Amino acid sequence: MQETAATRAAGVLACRPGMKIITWNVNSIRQRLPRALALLERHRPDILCLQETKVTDEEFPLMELGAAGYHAAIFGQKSYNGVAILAREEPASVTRGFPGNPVPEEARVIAARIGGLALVGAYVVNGKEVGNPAYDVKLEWLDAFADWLAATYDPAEPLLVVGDFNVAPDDRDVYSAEAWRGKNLASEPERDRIARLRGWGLTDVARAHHGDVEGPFTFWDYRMGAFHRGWGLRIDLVLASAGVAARVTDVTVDREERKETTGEGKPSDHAPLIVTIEG
DNA sequence: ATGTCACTTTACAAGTGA
Repeated sequence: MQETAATRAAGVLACRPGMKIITWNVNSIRQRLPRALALLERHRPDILCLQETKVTDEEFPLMELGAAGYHAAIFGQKSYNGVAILAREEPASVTRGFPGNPVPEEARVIAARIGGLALVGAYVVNGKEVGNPAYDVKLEWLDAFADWLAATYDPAEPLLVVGDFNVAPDDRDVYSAEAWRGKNLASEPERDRIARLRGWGLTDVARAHHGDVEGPFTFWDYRMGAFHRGWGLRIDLVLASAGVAARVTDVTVDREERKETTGEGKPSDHAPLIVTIEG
């Protein structure tokens, strides 16, 4: 098919048929490498975006992931944060970080172009709790991130912004609206920042695909048996421009990955979010 | 709300971040 302004705007050339994209907060790629390799084998995604890799670029397991058939664009730091894009096709035009970031020393954003798609992988500042200085940094970070997206991308083109947003967009995205009302991860100022991204032209594809239901959750705290008790949150998101969102055929959470019994070693506290897009 | 996990360090326990 010949690419034209019209087809590009419609997102028609966003990706190949059956393109599968996964976003997953791994909580240490060193601890999670066997599970990450098994995940790639299980789903054979075209793209896997990782957050909280927690390693410097020198320590990132490029060899093992390369042997599994994946190119990697990485942006890491010692001990904390760290993001990566793994892809069967080599990522192009890779950028790391973004201008205006109030905490530029923290490795939280990596972007690339893959298969006609603009892809941004993000690990949003956690914020600790409302009233903590870290919470104000979180809001500043989300504002700067949205400013950068608007200055860099056009929601009329095929665009995916994915990752751990550390925000549950509305009350359906927490296991208890009452318990979470006004709390960090669910407070209105954070939700307003996510709403701004939607207003700019991005669709929250898990919400769009699942409709007016609770979840699907992607995170369960390690403590208090939260997973077993169903105490989950939906804080990992895939946000897509309209042309891409219209071609989403499937959105699932790999809850098996959150179980102790799945695969080798311990689970991350996040489960992978899997989005399939038709060509 | 905090019963865990992963990180670090003049390490073998305790603080930090989530």
